[in-house]
Amino acid sequence: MLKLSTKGRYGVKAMFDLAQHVGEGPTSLKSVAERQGISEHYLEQLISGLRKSGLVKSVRGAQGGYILGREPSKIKIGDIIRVLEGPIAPVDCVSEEDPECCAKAEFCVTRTIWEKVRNSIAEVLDSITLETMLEDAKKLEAERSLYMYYI
Amino acid sequence: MLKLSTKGRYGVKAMFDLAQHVGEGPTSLKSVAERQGISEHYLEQLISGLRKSGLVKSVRGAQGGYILGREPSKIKIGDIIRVLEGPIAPVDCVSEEDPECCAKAEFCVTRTIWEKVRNSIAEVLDSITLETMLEDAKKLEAERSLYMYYI
DNA sequence: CAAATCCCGACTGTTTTAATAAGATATGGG
DNA sequence: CCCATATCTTATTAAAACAGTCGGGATTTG
Repeated sequence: MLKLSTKGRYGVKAMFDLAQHVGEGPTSLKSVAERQGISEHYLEQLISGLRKSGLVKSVRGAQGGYILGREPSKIKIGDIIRVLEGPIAPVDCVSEEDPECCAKAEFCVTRTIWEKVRNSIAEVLDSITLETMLEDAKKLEAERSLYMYYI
Repeated sequence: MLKLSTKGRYGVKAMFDLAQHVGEGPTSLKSVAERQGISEHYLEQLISGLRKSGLVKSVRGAQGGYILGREPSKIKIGDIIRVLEGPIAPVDCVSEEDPECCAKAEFCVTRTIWEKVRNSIAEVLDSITLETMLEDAKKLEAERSLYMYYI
């Protein structure tokens, strides 16, 4: 029902966590899982897909972990979601890739609605990058300080 | 994964079907199910919710069926989806109604993303009415005729 | 070598989905 | 008044998806 599964949610959280530690060498999944309150084993499964798609790189062995595959400004939330949840499509007949077309697709009025929904979701998710999120986090942090000051 | 279930899809199809027969007296579920290629029994369950929410009215007995609860221009696709799929919310913490807030909601960067997604979905679904769909169907029909003409 | 860490596949319990089935209730027409 | 046609309601179910858990293997640092 237009719900994101934990895959997408956890994945974005984890990627954001990695973005917050960019330039500090590899970050272990254990620490990500602890900070974000996610099962480490489950996170392993999710990150596997992210690695295969190149969104993160892994460093094996002790002191190993994960680093972002490219700069935060080059990683869109849409990239993450597509890897973890599959192509964006409220219904299969308007999938971004391989749309399983029904016979009446050309003249289906219902279909045009789902296309609009898909486009609007993709537009939002592709307009936000990990860099954007880092900036937003800074702003929220500033507001929070201000708020605390008045208490 | 941001998928609509058949409830939403079938529901919109069924409501659109009723809209196409507005003013013709009650339309039986059987005929709707046949035209739209949906299991009649399953459709019964879906329409039950639509009736309870006033989007359709029922007429029992022979020659009975369903009619729209108000004019097509007053029924938004968002209304239908909310009844059949629940409040629009890619994740629970940004539900349109009773958002189950997590403790960190105020300062959660991830959350703001899901809010934007929710708003963009709601905006699309609330901008389209059954009336809009009827107009679109007319246009598609016209195009189709034109296309057929050239063959 | 030992500890930390990534990597991989199999298994499990719960929930959701998408129906199906069976019967109760209502009503217009003959 | 009866019956075919409908709406209503509840229960059951098969299959899939979801959200992990578990056990073990491979790789690297100290």
